Amino acid sequence: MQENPSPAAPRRRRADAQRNIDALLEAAKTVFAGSGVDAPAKEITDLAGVGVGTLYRHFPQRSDLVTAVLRREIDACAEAAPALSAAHGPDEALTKWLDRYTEFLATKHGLASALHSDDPAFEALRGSFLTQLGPALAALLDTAQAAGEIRPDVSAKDLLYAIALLCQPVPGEEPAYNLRMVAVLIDGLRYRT
Amino acid sequence: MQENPSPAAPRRRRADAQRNIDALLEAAKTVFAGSGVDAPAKEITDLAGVGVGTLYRHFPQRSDLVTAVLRREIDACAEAAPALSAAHGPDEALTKWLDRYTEFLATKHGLASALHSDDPAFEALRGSFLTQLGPALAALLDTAQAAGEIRPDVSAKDLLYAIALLCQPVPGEEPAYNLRMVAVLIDGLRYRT
Amino acid sequence: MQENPSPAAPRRRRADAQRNIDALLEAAKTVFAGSGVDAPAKEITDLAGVGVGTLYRHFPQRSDLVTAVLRREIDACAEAAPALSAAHGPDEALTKWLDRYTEFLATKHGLASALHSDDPAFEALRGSFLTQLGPALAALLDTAQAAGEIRPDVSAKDLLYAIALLCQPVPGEEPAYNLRMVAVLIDGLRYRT
Amino acid sequence: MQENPSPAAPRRRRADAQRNIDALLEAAKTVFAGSGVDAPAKEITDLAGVGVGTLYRHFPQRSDLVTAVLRREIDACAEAAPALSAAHGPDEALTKWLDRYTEFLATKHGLASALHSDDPAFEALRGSFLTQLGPALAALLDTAQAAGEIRPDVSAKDLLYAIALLCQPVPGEEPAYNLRMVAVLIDGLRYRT
DNA sequence: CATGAATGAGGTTTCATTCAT
DNA sequence: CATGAATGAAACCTCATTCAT
Repeated sequence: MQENPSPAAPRRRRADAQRNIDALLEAAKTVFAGSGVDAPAKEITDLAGVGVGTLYRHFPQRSDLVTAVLRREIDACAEAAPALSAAHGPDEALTKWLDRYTEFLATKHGLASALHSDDPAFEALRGSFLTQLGPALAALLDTAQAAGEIRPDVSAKDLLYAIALLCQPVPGEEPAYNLRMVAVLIDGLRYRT
Repeated sequence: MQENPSPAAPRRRRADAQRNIDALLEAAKTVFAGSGVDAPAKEITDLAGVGVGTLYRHFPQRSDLVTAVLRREIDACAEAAPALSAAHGPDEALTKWLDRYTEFLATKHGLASALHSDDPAFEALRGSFLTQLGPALAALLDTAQAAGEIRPDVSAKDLLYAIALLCQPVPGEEPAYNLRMVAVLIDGLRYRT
Repeated sequence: MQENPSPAAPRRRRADAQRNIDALLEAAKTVFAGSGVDAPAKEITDLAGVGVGTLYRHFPQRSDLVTAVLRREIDACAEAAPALSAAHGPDEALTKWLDRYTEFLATKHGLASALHSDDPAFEALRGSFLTQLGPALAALLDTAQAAGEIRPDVSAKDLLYAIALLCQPVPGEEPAYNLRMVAVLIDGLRYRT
Repeated sequence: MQENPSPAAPRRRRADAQRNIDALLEAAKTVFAGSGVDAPAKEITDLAGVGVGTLYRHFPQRSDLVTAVLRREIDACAEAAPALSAAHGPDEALTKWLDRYTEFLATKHGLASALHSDDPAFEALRGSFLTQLGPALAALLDTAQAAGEIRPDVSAKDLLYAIALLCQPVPGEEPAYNLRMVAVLIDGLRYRT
């Protein structure tokens, strides 16, 4: 078991430093939701009650902070897959997990868009998505595809990105809109010519 | 069908002014594709070979420029609908038009995202989309829905936005990816439980 | 008798040109009163219904326009002096003329301040004041001073400037305030130790 | 009488920050005197030897800087009143204080004009004047008016503004000119019909 | 002569990032 | 380690003035 250099995964560290990190993560989550992932750093540090220097110490890149904010929720989402797979048939398990994933994204206004940023700093974030969620979804998808219920020409990565796109907020539309459109997309997986 | 006050649609105007407007539209199209709709104004004016003041004279709001860049293509897209409707059956006409719309968006990297900006200045752009493309799509959609080939609980507006979302570029993926995902969404329109 | 090159004093000139000049003077008077003498040129030309080039043709310097706007009123003010002198005693004639001058300034919000601009272009304006109004006031003042009713150590120029200062608008105060303060100043002219 | 949040009145603050604030105030005083209160921000920061950001950090509004530049001198002026009142008779105390106030304004070329700006940001500055200097002058004025030496229909506010107007620099005139005119105004306070 | 389009300097303001304290 | 002051590049937008039409 190595040490993990990520700020989000504590090693031995002074208690106050950890408190600051937690406060920053909490603040970033709030601010990202309200003002998007490009919100001014000061907005986050003010809410967290720390100086900007503290932010830069722990999260030198903006993407580090975004990734850290999401990691816990990404993990939770990935870990939900096995239970669903055990409790439901292939199609239903897949559907329920995609619903879970959709909800996660739909409540993270502004974060989903970070996924599509062309800033190379967010490459790590996309990597996290694929690394953590890819296998979880792939297992469900393979099973459903093997059962013949789902078209075989769509990959886990395809779906992860497509749903992320569909979950971006549309001004004038409620999140329910995004959920509906994702449902149509999922129905498209089942369609046969 | 007389005079159009939009800078994109010349009425009586000095020739050199019109040349500048055209140069700006051309430059904006290029820059938007490369750097997104929030690209610095100077980048556009330098490419167009004009001063910044000229940009602000003709397009006081950023959204004015974006709208102007798109308008011609939006119009062309909307006008394609009747011919398709006449030449094909309901489902095929709809599908072909959505393909047309998808291609239009897919080649406008960065412009599609303007649709989802929360900046109120882009409200007009969304309005253009709905005004121009909404009726075109609605006609096709109604026919297909009446023919029982398409689920009735999805509106033209729903589709316009959803496809716009799916057409946003994903780093590491080719435009073909977006086209594939749109196809899945369209298949979802045909799915029956 | 030479030709007068000033745009305000017509020589032989095309009728439409004169119309433009008149429109500009009228517009400038209005705009200066509302937005001060530093108002954007376009505000004036729009109100006058002419192009900016026309403004610059007739009034190359901003001060040329200001001066022209004032000249007619300055002249009228100066010409009021002899009548007052004939009709009233020294002190009363002086007082009445200063009242006249004060009213003129008080209704020209923003113009008075041009008098105190350090921009050398307004030197001509100050010159106009002294040339036109100086002798008018000097005559009244001399008489009153000779009659022993007014302190002798204040010159016409002193008074012209001081009253102009006191006539500048004070935010939150009505023009009546300025008139009251000028009255106090005038009383100071009569005071004896 | 504890802590003052104004940048001009240091509480606990880093020494270098305070040095910058002082440098800015000093520079602003100089630049305001030379170029007026509307001088470009860069002129001030260059003279102070700091970046523009530093100016905006400490003085987000232009009026904040103007107010800060004046506050110390305003305070000193206000505090001079009681001593004068104790040492002199009513009329003389008033006169001497007005001389003091006049000198203060006369040496602040360009600052006095800020008092008359219609920019709402300068409302605070006018407020400072009234809050700090109003009571000081009112006390002197009341006494002198009660003693029958001064006309009763002029308020402290009236005088503060009127003198500020008279202290604006007139191109081509020395500050002595302004002092002389103020003296005439003060004499006007004593005049009886 | 009149027009108004074009220019671009000039000002403001914001904010990511560094680094002295 | 934490702080937040300082920096200054970068972007915006305005408007006086020129000059092609």
